[in-house]
Amino acid sequence: MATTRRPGGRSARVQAAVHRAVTELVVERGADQVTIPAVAERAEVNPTTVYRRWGSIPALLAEVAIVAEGGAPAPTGDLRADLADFAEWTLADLARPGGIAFFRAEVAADVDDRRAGLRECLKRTSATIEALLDRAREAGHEPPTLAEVMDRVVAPLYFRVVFSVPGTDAAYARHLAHAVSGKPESR
Amino acid sequence: MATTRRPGGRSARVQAAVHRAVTELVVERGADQVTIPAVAERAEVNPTTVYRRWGSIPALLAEVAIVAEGGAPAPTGDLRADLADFAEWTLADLARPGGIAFFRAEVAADVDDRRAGLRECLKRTSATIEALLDRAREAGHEPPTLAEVMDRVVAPLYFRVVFSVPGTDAAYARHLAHAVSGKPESR
DNA sequence: TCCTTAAAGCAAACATCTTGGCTTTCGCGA
DNA sequence: TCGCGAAAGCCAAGATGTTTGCTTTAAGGA
Repeated sequence: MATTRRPGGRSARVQAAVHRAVTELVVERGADQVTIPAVAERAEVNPTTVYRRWGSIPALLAEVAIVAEGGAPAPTGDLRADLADFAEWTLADLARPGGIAFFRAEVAADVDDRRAGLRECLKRTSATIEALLDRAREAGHEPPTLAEVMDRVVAPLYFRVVFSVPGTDAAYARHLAHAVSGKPESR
Repeated sequence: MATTRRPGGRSARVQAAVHRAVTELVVERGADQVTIPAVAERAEVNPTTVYRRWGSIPALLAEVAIVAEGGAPAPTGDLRADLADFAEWTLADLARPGGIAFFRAEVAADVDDRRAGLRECLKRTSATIEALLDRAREAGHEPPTLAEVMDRVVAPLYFRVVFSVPGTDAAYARHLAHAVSGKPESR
């Protein structure tokens, strides 16, 4: 989305201000309380500008969510450790202020708009996992499949965060990862 | 919510009409396009009535979602078969017209309102699974834990439906169930 | 430096949702 | 059957979000 036809000074400033405003408002009030007029006011930008550039709240949130996402930890080749780190990072990403709020907003959005945010999110996660598994293969391990990691690590974490299941912490995230990376572990 | 102080004819009629209208609109347009005025018009009821009785769209959707939910299949005691049936039913429930839409609406709702819908949903699912596991125990099996079923069957199904992961069908649901009920199965 | 024009700003019309005061209906117990 | 009162209906005011036509600003190339 940085590919605008005139990315220079003013547009960039407006975009930055709007992104910051969205993040702040999502954190403060939750994604469903964020309106375009509110964002515009916080960013000291004209509402019309936001309407014309982004069109809708879901589109705006999707863009901000993608930009805001931090990088996953680099895989070392130690499958067990890498998966555990990945799981912990995924949970941290969801649990960070506004993290799950962005997810909620994308989940709630209309079907057409949805694809942009959710598809992108899934693609990124898949790529991260694949990189991790490739790295493990290079190191001579026999890793689980992408689907297994999705089903047994990522999905439970999302599910538990969305439903606010108690006891969903870093240790549990690692536990899920360990269960899929070979020898299970009691807890 | 059926515990109103005057559940007789008119109130009941209004409630039924509103429920029907909500369901229809969710299916037709998606949950995020459903507004109280639209529901009221469809139900041929005064908007003020809906505002006063339900207050907000999330509250209304939560009530409708709970009422609309069909009953899970009765457990037979055959753990493997019961879990597979349960998984397939869960997926069917999510995939039914408007099924995931209700979930989306609840996920998106504000934190306070959310508890009502999501907590209830989780509680019901837990109870269903527990019943199934108890039945299996009676029959002499040694079933997995509630958390295991949640993490490895329910969570992946929700995740996959929300993200529209291809290949998420009844067979896959059963595959997930089988993987957790003892001997895994290739696919 | 100057010119072109993409993008931001402004203001007013517009649509829509929400709320409040009041009246009317009608379920339900006496 | 009658009367009370909970709940539904009506309408108008108010608030909020959205769109539109136009003007102004300032990147970026000539």
